[in-house]
Amino acid sequence: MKTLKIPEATIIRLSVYSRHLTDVDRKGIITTSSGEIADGVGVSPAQVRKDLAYFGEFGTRGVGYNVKDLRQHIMRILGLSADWSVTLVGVGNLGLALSTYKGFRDRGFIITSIFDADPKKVGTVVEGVKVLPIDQLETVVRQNRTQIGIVAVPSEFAQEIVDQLIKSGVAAILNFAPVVLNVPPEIELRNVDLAVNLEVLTFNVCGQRCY
Amino acid sequence: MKTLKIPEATIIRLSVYSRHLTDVDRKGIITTSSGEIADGVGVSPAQVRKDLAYFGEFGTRGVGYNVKDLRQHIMRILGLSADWSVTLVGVGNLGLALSTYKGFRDRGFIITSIFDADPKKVGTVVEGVKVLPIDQLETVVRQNRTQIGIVAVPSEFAQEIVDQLIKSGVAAILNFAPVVLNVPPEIELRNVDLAVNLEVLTFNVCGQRCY
DNA sequence: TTGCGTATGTTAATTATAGCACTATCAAGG
DNA sequence: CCTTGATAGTGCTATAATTAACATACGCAA
Repeated sequence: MKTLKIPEATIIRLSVYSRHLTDVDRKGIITTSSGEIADGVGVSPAQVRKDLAYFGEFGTRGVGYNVKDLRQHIMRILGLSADWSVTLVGVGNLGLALSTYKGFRDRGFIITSIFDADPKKVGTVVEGVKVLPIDQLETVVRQNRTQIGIVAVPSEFAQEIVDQLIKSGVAAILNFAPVVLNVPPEIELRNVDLAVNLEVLTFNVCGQRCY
Repeated sequence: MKTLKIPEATIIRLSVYSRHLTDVDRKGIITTSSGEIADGVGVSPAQVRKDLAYFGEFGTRGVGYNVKDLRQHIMRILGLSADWSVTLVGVGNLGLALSTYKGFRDRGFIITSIFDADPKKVGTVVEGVKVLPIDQLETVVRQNRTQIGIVAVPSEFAQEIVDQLIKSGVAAILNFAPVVLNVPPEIELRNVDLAVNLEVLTFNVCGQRCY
C-alpha cells in the first residue's frame, strides 16, 4: 500500500497499544475507542488514530475498534504473527536477567541459543538452554536461522561479537553494551543504555538549572 | 539562552557525547572537534554544535574543544557533578542485574538501599547492601534523602511501589515494568521496556512490508 | 602585524512530527 | 425509514527538530 516513512515514535506507541489491548482483551472487553486507548496509554486520541492510519482502516466510525481484531492487526504490523528465534550472547547478570525475562517469550521471542566466552559458564544450562562457547556461534546461529541477536557482553568485546553475529546472518541486533557499534546499513541495530536513562532523569530533576 | 526548551533527544546525545569524551580523554587526547565527536558517536557535526549551543559556548573557533573541559561541562549539565542516591525495588533477575551494573556507579549513581517483597530475599546482601522489606521503604528512602527510584518489580505491583516512592520523596523514577504508570507531573518518570525494543527491530526487519 | 586556514556559534531552511478541526460513516432507537 | 449521537479517518496547521549555510573569531606563520 504505502511506502510512506513511518516515524519510529509511532512504532514504539503501536507496541504499547498492543500491550494495552492485550490487557483489555483479557478483561473480556469487546470494543474500544481511540479515546479509551489514549487514556490507557497516556497519549492523545488523535495520536492513536494517526498512528493507525499509517497502516489502514481498522475501526468503524461511530463505533470504535474491535479489541481482538485491532490487537491482531497491530501484532501483524509489528511482525509478531510468528515467533522469532533469538540468540543471547553474554551470560553475566544482565544476560541472565534477559534470559529469564517473561516479556520476551510472551511476545514470541524465543531464545534458541546462548553463548559466553567464559569457560566456567560454558556448559551450564540457563532457562533450559545450554550455554555454548563463542566459537560455535556462527555455526549454530546460521543453522537455527536466528534473526535477532542480543548483545550483553562487556563493551570492549561488543564489536567483535556483533561482527560475528552479522557474519552468521542475523538481521537485527539489540545491544546493551554502552558503546557505539559499526554495522552495515542493512542490519537493524538498537542500543539500550541504562545509564543514559538515568542521566535524562537527573537532567530533568536538576530542572535544567544546574548549568 | 535560558529557559529554552531542550529536546530530550539532545539530552540523550549529550549523555553519549560525555561517554565518548571519557574514552577520548582516557587516551590522553587534549583537543577534539565537533567533527571528531560526530564521527565517534554517529551523528552530524552540526548536530553536535547545535546540542552544545543550547547551553553555552564551550569551544574555541578555529580550534575545537578541550576534551576534559567539555566533558566536565556536559557532566555538569546532566547533573552529574555530585553523586546521586538511588534506591532499587525488586531483586528478581533484572533487579540483581541492575544492582551489579557497573555503568551506574561509574557515573555517580549509588544504590543506597534495596527492597523486596519476598521474605526469602529480605535480609540477604546484594552488592554490599542489605535487602529490606517494603514496609521500611518510606522511612529509609526519606532518611537517605534518596532522589531516584528504580522499579524492577512485576507489573501488577509497580503502581503501588511507585506511589510509595513518591510519598517517600523521590524526584525521579526509572521503571522497568511494562505498564503505564500514573505519577504527578512534578515527578520525572522514564520507562524502559525491553520487549518494545525488540518489536521496533522486528518491524524494521519485516521491512515494513508485513502488513 | 597582517592575512590565511580552520572550526565554532548562529541564523535560516528544510524536514519531520504532533495537534486540531472538520467530514464521513455507522448503530440504534423512535 | 429517518434522525440523532458518536467516533473513525483525514487534511491542514502549528510546532519541533534536524540539516545546511554562513559569518565570526581564533591561532599560526610569514
